[in-house]
Amino acid sequence: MHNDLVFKALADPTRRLMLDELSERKEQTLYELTARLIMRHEVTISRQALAKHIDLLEQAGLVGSEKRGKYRMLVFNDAPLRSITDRWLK
Amino acid sequence: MHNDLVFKALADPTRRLMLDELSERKEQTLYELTARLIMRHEVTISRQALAKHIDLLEQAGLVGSEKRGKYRMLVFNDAPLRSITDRWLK
DNA sequence: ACAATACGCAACCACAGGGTTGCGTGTCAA
DNA sequence: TTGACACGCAACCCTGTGGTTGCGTATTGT
Repeated sequence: MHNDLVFKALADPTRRLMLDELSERKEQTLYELTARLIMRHEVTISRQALAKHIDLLEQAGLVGSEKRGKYRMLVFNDAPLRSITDRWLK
Repeated sequence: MHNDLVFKALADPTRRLMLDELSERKEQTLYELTARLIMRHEVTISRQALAKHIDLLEQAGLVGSEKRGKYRMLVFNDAPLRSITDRWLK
């Protein structure tokens, strides 16, 4: 099942918070995201930990990332989310 | 976040299979479900393991259970699933 | 040129979680 | 009444994973 990664990605509360932030802004650097999470959501975790979460979100197809100079640009993608629960709803 | 349990419940492929089976039949005993999973999906895991999964699904509100004599009746509930991804889709 | 910045990578740690085995118990049919 | 049956409970094991620290590196402004 290829959306196994999506369900796994959604299982962690920190990653869901990250998606909240990412879905509100079309484009954002990892640095910005990290700052916002700490400021607005009192997330007290290291940058490296957040980077790992982003990797998982990217593998799940929920986030696209592109290296732009010094920064890593992040783009939210809701496609894997659409109709993911349809198999149980009729 | 109270739907944390829902996301956690959906993170495991075996539990998603169980939901597949449960959503197709309104009512079912744990025994029936176990049998079906082994027959139709080649799930080779113990009864106790499946019972643990059911407990988690129940805590998430995705399954209701009622002891009826010797059997444990299971009822699927799709309510926690509805619009669970809405926060990221607009 | 140089130092601060934004990030990648790797090793390590603690614990949650999926699985098992073993045993006990209430229920029901013969 | 007795034995098979459907299930609950608990201890245990091993792996996955979320977190950390430490270090290296390309990029950038001054």
